[in-house]
Amino acid sequence: MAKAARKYLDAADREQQILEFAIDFVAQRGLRFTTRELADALGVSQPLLYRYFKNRDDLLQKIYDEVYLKRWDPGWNELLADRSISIRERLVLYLRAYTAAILDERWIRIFIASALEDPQITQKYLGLLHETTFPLIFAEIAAEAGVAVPSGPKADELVLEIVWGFHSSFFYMGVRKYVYRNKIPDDLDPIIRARVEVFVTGLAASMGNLGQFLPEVEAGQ
Amino acid sequence: MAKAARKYLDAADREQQILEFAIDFVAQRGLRFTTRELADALGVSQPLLYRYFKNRDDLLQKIYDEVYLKRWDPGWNELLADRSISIRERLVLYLRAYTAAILDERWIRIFIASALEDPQITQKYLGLLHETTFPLIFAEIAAEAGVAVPSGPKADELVLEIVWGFHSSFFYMGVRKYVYRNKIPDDLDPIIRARVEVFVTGLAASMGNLGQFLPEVEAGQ
DNA sequence: GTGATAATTTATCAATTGATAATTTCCTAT
DNA sequence: ATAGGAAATTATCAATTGATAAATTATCAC
Repeated sequence: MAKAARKYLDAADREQQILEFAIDFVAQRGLRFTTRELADALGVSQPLLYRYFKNRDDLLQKIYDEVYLKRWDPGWNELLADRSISIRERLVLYLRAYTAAILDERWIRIFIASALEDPQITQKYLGLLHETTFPLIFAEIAAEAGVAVPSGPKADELVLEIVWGFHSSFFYMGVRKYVYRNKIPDDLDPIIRARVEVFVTGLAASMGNLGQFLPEVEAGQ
Repeated sequence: MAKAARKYLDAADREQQILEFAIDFVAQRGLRFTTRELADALGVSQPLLYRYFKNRDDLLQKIYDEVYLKRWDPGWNELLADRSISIRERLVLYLRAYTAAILDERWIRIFIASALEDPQITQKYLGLLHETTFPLIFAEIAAEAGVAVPSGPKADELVLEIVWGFHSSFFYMGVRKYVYRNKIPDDLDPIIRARVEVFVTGLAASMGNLGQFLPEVEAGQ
């Protein structure tokens, strides 16, 4: 209560307040905002921003750091690798956690807007998925199906693309909701379950035949 | 040749030239461009833009019209409905045409950027997919598998979500390539074939079981 | 309470920006 | 070749914008 009534906040509190507010603000407005608009909306003077942030770009950088950090739970990969549970169950559990983390207006809109502006910002996050999580998902489905993972560079590529297609469909729900402003179902559980079912069933059944889609030279590997 | 040497273009030609150039320019730069930057890049004076476009927003509107119109081929839905071909083949043919049309830097980046700015701009295009193409894809897979399409509002929703997940994975390749600037395979054909195989196989095999993911009240329908 | 200090605002600048008006340059019909 | 009109540029404006400096106000230790 004491703090809420204060007009002059501690520097640390004010900085945090501005940052939090700016995240929401930028999520809604995009990168096309002026420092005055931001300050007005927050109810402080425009030069005050420059006490806490070197300049406009510095504020944006801090926004990205705040939004992207702390969103990735390293435990997810362990969960996906835990063979005491069926792969369908693991995927459902993982995707529940994943969608809960990223299906957030600020996360989705700032992710897309910043990637449009400068793809490097989102590179690190995407690398995590691409290098670790995707191969893991594919390998675990293959293991449970008792099928060998196709090997070779073109096969690796194809495998990654298949998982990309599956995995991105969940991020894309966020795009539909917070970028396109489409209505999406409130309860994601049936969708997660159904998509996992279709994907795992389809992949397990057709994994042995994927070789036919590869170029001749590698098809036999 | 004659026209290329002219300094003063016919009004219609100049307007078209500015518009084409602006599409590339905006695709790369996003909506945060100034009329001077655009004019300088094109090599004309900044006020010239105002001879052909009422104002900055008018130019943007014309860009959207030019980019979105003429991209949707009504023949695609007919193709998807043509039962003289297997549904796998139809999907492959459709997705080849679809990806060829939309996996274009200008289309993808302007689509995303404009949706972030104002979702209404992309609404009409998305409605076409959602209302017509998606139900059609699901129905045709069900027909070939000899399974009844689940019915009821929640089932309809689930069906749409399943197809959304599949279909959007192709648009999303464009996002990866032109927004995230990730490398994606040059040859999409194996990916299209593999994803179609996984999806159709998985959906045909599990369609009868989708009811289990619906809420109790409707599960029996 | 009072003064020192930190937090905030007001005042202000130079550069940028969308837009308009005045002027100049090019093209074409005759 | 030239006059008239269309096309384009130069000049300019008022508003906006990121950023800084000076002045003011709140808070806290004593």
